Amino acid sequence: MRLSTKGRYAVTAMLDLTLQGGDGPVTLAEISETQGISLSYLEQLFACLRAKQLVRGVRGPGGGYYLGRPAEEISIADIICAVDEWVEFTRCGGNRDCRDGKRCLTHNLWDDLSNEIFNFLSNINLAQLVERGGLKEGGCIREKQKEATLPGGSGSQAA
Amino acid sequence: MRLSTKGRYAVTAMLDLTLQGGDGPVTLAEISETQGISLSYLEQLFACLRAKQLVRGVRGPGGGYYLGRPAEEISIADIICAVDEWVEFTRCGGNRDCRDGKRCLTHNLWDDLSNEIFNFLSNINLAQLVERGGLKEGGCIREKQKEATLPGGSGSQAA
DNA sequence: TTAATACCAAGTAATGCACTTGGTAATTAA
DNA sequence: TTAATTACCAAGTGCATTACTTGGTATTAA
Repeated sequence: MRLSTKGRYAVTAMLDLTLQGGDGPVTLAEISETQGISLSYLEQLFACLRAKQLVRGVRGPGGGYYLGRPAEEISIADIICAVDEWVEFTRCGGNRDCRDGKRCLTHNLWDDLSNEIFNFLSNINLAQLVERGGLKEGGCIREKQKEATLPGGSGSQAA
Repeated sequence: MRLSTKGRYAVTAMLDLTLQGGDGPVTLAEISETQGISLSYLEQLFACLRAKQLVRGVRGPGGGYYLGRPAEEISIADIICAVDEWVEFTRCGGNRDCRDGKRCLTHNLWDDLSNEIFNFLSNINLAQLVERGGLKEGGCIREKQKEATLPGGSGSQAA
């Protein structure tokens, strides 16, 4: 299982979609503005999500995206797997003869860790995620904040 | 906590060092050949490991590397943190006002997952890793396999 | 003195991420 | 019918990181 910022963007966008999706479809333009993710990048992410039927797109004015199925039935692992695709932690691509016929030294370790992470993320769905932080009353959602504070974005956010 | 191939290289190399380190120091050249990792890249990784005192280098002919402390006292998390350095899973670099004064939507999720992974990797040390797979009798170790099968390496291991 | 090793710094090719640009297709509202 | 709005699509760009290369210097055993 791979964990990158890409997967995190996708989860954030899906969470936004869950929160706003009560009345009608949500446009990518809205998600882009609220979450500070570029529109075209969202399009790419949603192309992956759509391929896995995690979202459903509606074209034309008044269109946008719906969740592909109830929020209770979409796990975080589903989302991450859709955009990041499953990448083994092992170097050998999953086959057993990675190092000259022998399993590579740390194969089992990464296997176990991968399962650990997958289980953790499989047991959390979008509905639970909404519950957990009391996000709904948070002003975080759909406040049309201006992007003035995100010039180029990124920047150095190490520490 | 960041999980990249870099960290996996480091763990693999440290595991090799643990297995071979019984009698005298182990040279990077040996690890390079056995594990199929370039010598100079190993040097860079070991510079990080040395800085965190996870290994101890001995110069000159007959030199090489020792573990910096007993294998029981070196966790996988120690190794990965040494080379990958700790990177928050959250987008905001750890501060609480990531999105206009509010914590970003999925902050808690990544926080929890990060802890989950860290705990998992903290509870496994090199000695346990050696035990677990019966690696010692495996022919995997120090067989002087030729690198003919690893031309450019990498390749596409998605799927 | 030589060879083997660690140690060091700079540069390079490949990759993936986040984004940009410039479209086409479908649908609604005028 | 037309225009606007949205999803949908493909190619390319800048950047950071990865994994590696090159070309050294420092230390020490033989």
